[in-house]
Amino acid sequence: MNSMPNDPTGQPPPSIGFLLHDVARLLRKRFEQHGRAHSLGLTRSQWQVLAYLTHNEGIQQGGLAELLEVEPITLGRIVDKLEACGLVERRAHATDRRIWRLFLTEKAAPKLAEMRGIGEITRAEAFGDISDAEREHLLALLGAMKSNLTAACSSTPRAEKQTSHG
Amino acid sequence: MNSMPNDPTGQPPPSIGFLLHDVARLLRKRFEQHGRAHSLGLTRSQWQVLAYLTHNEGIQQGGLAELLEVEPITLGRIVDKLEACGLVERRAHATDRRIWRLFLTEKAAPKLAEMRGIGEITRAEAFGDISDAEREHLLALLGAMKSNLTAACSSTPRAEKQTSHG
DNA sequence: TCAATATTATAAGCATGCCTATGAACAGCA
DNA sequence: TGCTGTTCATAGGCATGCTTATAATATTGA
Repeated sequence: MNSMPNDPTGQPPPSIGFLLHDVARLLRKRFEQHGRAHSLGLTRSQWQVLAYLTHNEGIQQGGLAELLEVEPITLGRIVDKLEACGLVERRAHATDRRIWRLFLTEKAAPKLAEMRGIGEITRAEAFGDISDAEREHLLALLGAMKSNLTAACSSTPRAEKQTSHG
Repeated sequence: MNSMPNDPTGQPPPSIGFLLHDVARLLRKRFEQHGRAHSLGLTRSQWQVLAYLTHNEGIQQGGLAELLEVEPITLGRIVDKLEACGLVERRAHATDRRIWRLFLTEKAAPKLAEMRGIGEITRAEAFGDISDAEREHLLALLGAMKSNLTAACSSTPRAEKQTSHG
């Protein structure tokens, strides 16, 4: 159990955390390789923001950050760039001057279409010959993990040490 | 198919890429929350480098970067910090003066033990009541995807546009 | 009305990760 | 020996993501 047949390096099997992280990073890397080849000029995260905005136009930044489950400042800086590219527009709220409401511009639609295409290519590369049923299974498992983690992240971490057996 | 029962926001189902990325990010965030609670002072990536080093002491930076599948400069900067913390030592190669060989110091062992404990706690939170069989299945699927992506990333991306149906 | 508190967005600082470029050292060949 | 190309590590610059702190605005309460 300490050496993996698909791992010629003699490494022990990676934990799920390392493996997930690696797969996510490689997916992003590959998506952005395709993006450069298409002269897309947008990153995976910028795409995600645009994609969520298509279904939530007029949302305020804090609300979108909550949907995306990132910190507001993280989203704010992505919106800065998308606004500079002319793909997103910040409009003042009618009565609350703290709030910026977010809207897609006309230029966003073709970019979104192109990104969807690149996303499909990248997913196809990542899945290879993994069956549809397994893809669905994977989605379900990841969805459950995301729920678990979202709940965990908003609870206080256990401070007592207990490294003996977990 | 356009609204998910587990998603009260009315979002369409997220693609595997977004979902994977979210789960990885939340895992990292939760791991580092635990790390802070334990005054660990190390990040997930620093842990990964230490963990790989336990099985590969004396490896050179480029080789370790290849194992980790990150760019050499990315690893180099992490090693800078680990060396500053006194957890890793760079030693000159016997004959090739370009090369730094990497070794763990004595201080690394207790840190590694602590990180393994935190990793177990974090994994337990992420998995929740997902069964052992499903965890194994997930590992296998992710392993296959990682192989696919590693191969894809080193091949030239398709430059022709084809966003009509993928 | 005015002070104290909330909320919203942003700033500062750090870590990881990439791509591209550079500098040092090695290897091969004339 | 000296030239050329390759390899190894690192620098610069950028994007995401976090935590913590701050500024502007709203809201609540005395």
